[in-house]
Amino acid sequence: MMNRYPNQARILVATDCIIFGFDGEELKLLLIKRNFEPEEGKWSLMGGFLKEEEDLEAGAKRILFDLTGLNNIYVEQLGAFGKVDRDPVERTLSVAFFALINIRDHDQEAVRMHNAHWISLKNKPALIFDHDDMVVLALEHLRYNAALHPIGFELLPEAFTIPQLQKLYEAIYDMQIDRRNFSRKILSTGLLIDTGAKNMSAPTKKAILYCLDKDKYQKKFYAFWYFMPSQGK
Amino acid sequence: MMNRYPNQARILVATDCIIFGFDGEELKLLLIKRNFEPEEGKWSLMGGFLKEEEDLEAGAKRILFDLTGLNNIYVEQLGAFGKVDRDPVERTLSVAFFALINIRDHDQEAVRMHNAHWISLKNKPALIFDHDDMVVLALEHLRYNAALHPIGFELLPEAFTIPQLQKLYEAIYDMQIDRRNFSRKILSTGLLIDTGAKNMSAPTKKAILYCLDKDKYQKKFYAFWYFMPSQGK
DNA sequence: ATTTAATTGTGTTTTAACGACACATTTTAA
DNA sequence: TTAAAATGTGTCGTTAAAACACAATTAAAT
Repeated sequence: MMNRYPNQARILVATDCIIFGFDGEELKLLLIKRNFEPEEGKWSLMGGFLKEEEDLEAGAKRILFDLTGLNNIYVEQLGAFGKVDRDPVERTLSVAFFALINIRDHDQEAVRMHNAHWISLKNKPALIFDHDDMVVLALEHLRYNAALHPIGFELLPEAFTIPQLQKLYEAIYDMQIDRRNFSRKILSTGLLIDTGAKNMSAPTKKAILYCLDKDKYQKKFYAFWYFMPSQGK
Repeated sequence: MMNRYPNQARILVATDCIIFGFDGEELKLLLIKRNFEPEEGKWSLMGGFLKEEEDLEAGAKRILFDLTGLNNIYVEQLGAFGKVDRDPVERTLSVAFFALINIRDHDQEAVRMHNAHWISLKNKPALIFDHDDMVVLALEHLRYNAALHPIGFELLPEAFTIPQLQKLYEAIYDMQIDRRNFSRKILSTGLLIDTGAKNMSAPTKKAILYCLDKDKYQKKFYAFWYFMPSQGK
């Protein structure tokens, strides 16, 4: 290549993905039990090196597709982790990406091939390198954003009930929310469309299935929401 | 170095800094009129390459110190910009950092040496590479965060009046805020300490000078604020 | 000395949202 | 038929927000 910048350091760049899922009760993480070096036998996030001619976000999506078989995942960049010694083998700058998927959607075979497992956040093992820091940051990001934007829907199936949505928010914030106030607040946004169907798999009264109004969703994405109880200033 | 990862691409890593300042009336950016290659003569953000043995954040602070002579600047990482062709000379991944400084604090000589200038956001020229995207993201970040956290204070002197703070918020959000409601809202947070002094440089009624209660500031940093009018859902 | 204009500090009122709680409805299983 | 569990809708008191009025301070103009 011509015209290079002389005398500057060139370093490895990787991406690591913090993948959240929701099974109806608990918030889960997709983690890898490493059967390869370095740090074989330990738990880590799914990651990989960025290729020579690959855009950063494309790299993250390649890694996500590789693991889950999914193409249209909700992905956001979390940020770069750049401590000199974060990888003991060789200096590697890692850009962390945050992904939300409906836990029933992914390719179970691909997940098995990578020796990956869905682990409840509450049982999360220690991870290699600075991956624990990445998870902490990702959870903060999820809580912060889910309070203001409707990103939580990414973790649910296409059609969902209000009680399901409430359970998701209760899992994200690890708190109890009043059923009736939550319902009123959510419906007042006008972002939910009544599909007419009901959740027939429930043992008692069947809740109404809603889907998200994608148009309004787009328009309101940058409008502030206030889902969470104020918790007192 | 031992145990390297074989056959992986190593690329240049840079940091670019989006530096905001406030002169009492307008929100400004510290930009460089480049008198060096590449893109000599054009405008850009202040940036530089990350060194071999330098942590990412340390690199950003080195560059900020180099330009402003300041050590204790408010800095946050914005994120990585990693398009393959974002730098036409050679592939460079850049991590953007967001900085807020009191516009009267910096070392004017150092700024002159780098051929840097404070430019009002409304008169911002086109910048090189993807620096315009970085500025757009930084402004979003500022607006998003200033609505919830007291980061705006970083742009003001130690002691400031409520009308000055209001002008800052009006500049950040490019909107009018009701003077009386703003004052009540700010004071009700309990984060402002009356210094006893007044702003004697004002032509008419001298406003009370406040300073920030650093202890409460730290404790409340993660509590949500609602400074901005709701703008209607 | 008095008035005027500009700016700042404090108070009031109306409206809307929130949180806490009551009650009725739906569905399966006892 | 009744009981138990979950869902849908409504009410009420409290709090916070937005809109607006008025008084106080200061320097310059008269």
